Amino acid sequence: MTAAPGAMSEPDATRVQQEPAERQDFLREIVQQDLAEGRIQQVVTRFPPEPNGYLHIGHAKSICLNFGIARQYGGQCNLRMDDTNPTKEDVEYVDSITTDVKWLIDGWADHCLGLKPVGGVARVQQVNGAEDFHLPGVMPAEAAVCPDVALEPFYASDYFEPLYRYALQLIEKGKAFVCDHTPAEVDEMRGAPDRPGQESRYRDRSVEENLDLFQRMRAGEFPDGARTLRAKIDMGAPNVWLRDPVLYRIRHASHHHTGDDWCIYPMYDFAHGLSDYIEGITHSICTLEFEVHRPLYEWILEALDLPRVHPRQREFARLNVTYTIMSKRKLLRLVQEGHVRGWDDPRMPTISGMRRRGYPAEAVRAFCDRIGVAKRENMVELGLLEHFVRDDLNRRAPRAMAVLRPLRLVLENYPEGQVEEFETVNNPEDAGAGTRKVPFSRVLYIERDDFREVPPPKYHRLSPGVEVRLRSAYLVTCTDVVKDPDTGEVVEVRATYDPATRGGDTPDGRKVKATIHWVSAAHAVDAEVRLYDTLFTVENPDDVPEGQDFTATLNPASLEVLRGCKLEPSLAEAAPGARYQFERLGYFCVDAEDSRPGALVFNRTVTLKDAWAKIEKKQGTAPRP
RNA sequence: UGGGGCGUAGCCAAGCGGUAAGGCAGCGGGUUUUGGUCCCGCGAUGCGUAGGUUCGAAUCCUGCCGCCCCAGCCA
Repeated sequence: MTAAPGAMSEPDATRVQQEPAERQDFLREIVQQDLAEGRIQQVVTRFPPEPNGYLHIGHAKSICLNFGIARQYGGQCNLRMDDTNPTKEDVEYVDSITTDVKWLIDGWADHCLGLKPVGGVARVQQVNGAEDFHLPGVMPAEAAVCPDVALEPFYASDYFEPLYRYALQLIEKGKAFVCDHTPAEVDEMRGAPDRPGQESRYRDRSVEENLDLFQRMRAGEFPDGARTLRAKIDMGAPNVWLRDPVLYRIRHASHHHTGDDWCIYPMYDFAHGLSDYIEGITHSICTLEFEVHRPLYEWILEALDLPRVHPRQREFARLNVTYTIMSKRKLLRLVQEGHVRGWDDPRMPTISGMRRRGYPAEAVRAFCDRIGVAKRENMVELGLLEHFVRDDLNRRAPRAMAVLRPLRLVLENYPEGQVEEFETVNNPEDAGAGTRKVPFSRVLYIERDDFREVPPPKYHRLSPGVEVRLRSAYLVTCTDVVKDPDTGEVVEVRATYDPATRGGDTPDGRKVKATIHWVSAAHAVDAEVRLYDTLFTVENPDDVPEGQDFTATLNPASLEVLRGCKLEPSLAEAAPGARYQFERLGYFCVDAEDSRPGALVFNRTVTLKDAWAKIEKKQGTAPRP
């Protein structure tokens, strides 16, 4: 059928429709539905790490999810320290967590997504004769338009008093009791998944006695472990988390945030849901292993008869990445046992490690967005993360020439003492990046990999008799090699240049198969360059033979330090953290910790894709180790 | 063998009863003063499996198989 010219105009409106920045997933569906049905007016999420370690790429997924949903639906996301266990936590961790979260979402959120608790501490209110607590005016639209507010995390430990009062209410309702059984006894009496537990003989204490005992627990009258506060639910429940779970334990320990104010501390299940409630969280998103806790989460909120909208807990599958581990405990071991130089070692999957290595926050976010959110167990290939790092850096990183493993190249027909400057483009992907000048002279350094005395098949680079282009400079032809008389190693390559090819153009239109990078020996600046490989040699370091642990698969060659690398002179004043593409090699950034003026250290962020390496591997012609 | 989840390509992941999106990886080709980038092309007659319902099933039902999580006074 023939379409009339004017009849095609109606799709225009749909054509301009923008695809949403975030892709759809089952959690966003739930949020949308709650919004649509009016169950909530504004979405409030939270990212609740325990400050007992550094954040890693798995947390990044959760941060992107929680902050991403808040951003997408015009809501709020709170960074909350889930700090209810004083013996494991430290301010070092709250500081690093805060820094890392800010770094990850910086420039993404055009406002202060719920990082600041505007109202301060929780406030009390009378509702139906009982006390209720919430954070007044947490976020606020004002904060959203005020980019200057200090970004401060929330703390579950700021709610210890309200939490304590809720516990009292639970006791008054006859839904919690003080139990004197020892940890071993409680263990014994819990039963097993397929066998019901046994009720505590303290289960039927009077409300008065429970109140008295619990208050005395708080007053510090009992030693650690002597008593606990337990929920009175059902020792026969098939879900073991419903078998009268412990709500409070005694710990005479200083807390990083509350000091010595408390000697009883709430357990996760009690503190978490109520902290969510206090903050007005609408969607409490966590990982799959908490799915079995959900009935308890809901039981607590319902048992207390809380008047405001209850938060909803929903679960998603945690991220796993090949060649790495995600457990904080194991990462801690890597640090403590000295397998890495610290939490921010560029080989670590931590956010601080990735930052130091040069991964842009935008790339990490793009990765988190791409992997999606679902409930099935997954193991994402490291290559995907690297893809987004390259994709981002390719567009943004200025190019530079750097020779990592220098080999002298002497141009026999180039006048001794002569220096030329060539103008070269800073970033072919970004016309606005401008150009710079690179000095050229008779003695240069080229990459050892770019010369082979006997070239294998398909080798396009320099070898005797072959002509290649020196990027932005001249075409040169190899005439000879100089070898170390003892070892036979090639220590210098001799060549001639064609003066007619100035700038790299060929007036006669002839082609060369390779363009290689170079640095003028007399002008080069020296640097240390650190090359990184995966920390582990196997895709799943957790999946290791019986009797061994994950350290068995540590990669002994995960770090290679190169000294005496030769960089083009423009790099002399590279700023800490600055990222470059060293042409034909990869992306590198100035190490922000170890670089000093006059002593540059670069980290290799990621290599460029290397088609030649692939060919060579297939051919089996790769050189020495 | 109790309870809770999950099975779509090598790795992620859409799909929500109307005839298998997309990305990464891989392979082939083109452009190229980075063996980079960019561009073009190629992959499931099939959705763990066996039945059933239906005009029609990855989507609904049933059985089976497989994998993950839960018995901390950790989170």
